[in-house]
Amino acid sequence: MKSTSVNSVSLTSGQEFRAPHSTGYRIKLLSQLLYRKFSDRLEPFGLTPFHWLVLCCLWQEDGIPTSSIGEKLQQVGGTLTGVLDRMEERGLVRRERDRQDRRICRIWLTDAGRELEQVLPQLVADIHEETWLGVSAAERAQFSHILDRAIANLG
Amino acid sequence: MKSTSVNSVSLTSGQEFRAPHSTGYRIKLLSQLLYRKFSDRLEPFGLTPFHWLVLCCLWQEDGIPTSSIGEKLQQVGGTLTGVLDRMEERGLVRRERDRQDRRICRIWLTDAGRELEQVLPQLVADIHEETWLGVSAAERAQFSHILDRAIANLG
DNA sequence: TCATAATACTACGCATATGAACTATTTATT
DNA sequence: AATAAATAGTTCATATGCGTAGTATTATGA
Repeated sequence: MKSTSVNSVSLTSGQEFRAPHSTGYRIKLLSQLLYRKFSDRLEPFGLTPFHWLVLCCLWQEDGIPTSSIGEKLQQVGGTLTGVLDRMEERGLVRRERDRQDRRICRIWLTDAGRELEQVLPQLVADIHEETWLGVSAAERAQFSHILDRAIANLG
Repeated sequence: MKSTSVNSVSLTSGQEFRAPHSTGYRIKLLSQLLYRKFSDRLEPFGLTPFHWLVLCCLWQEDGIPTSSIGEKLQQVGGTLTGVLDRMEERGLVRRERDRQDRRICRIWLTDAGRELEQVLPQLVADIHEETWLGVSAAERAQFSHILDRAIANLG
């Protein structure tokens, strides 16, 4: 019979936490596969996956500060600067300093950015369908619930 | 009652696929939170999350080619070169050309890389525990199963 | 044998991501 | 008002990640 010694190695060397079969690694892997799929589908529009994320925020409410986008997406500040730079160059958004508080940069959709709402949601719905093929609504709800729990545990 | 028109916009503009509340985005988010947690815990050792992944592969089987690591982790080729460069500088691994087929670079653990197996698994087990706190074994199994299905759908 | 294809890896440019340091601006404190 | 603290963004160095192109080596096929 296997020893129940206090030797920590014998207790923690189990393969279940180790890449590439650990749950943690497979979450990273699915995230990466989704990133590749999004990249493929968005590339013809000259867009990146992150552009989709920012556009979602702005379609919901236009003219919000950079920091609000960062909070919604739980992204670290520095990451957004570069993304918004490229989105501005791409003609999707416009930066404007707030009149009352000049520290704040408000992000506004351009016409081009607004018009993408007629196209991208369908494209993303297709990816969603492909991803969850063969997974019942009940299973998706269960998955979503556990996902939230893990995010809450780490956030 | 809501229209069942063939207008694709009315069918796909639902907020359920949109960041930051979509399942897809929350998977990315959990992946990112795990990355941050791993970074924090590994930083004192001068290691990155990717180092852990490569070490897992080499602890299982030492001296495997770069391409085998890429296959195990399902990573694109180019990504590994830089990671292995830094792991070599950090003194964790050693590169050696295969004698029979000089195209192949075999990756070998150094003593330092081997010794980390006495430390890191416990650290990772702690993160695992923290992540899945309050999630039953049955729920974890359910989650893992659906995760595999999604990976299979996209891979 | 000799050209061609396939394979393994590397090099490069670009786009996330992170944390730390920095600037500008506003608010709070005395 | 003068100083200090807080806030919003940007900049920087570093580390993934991706796709494309390039190099070296080996395998294939006429």
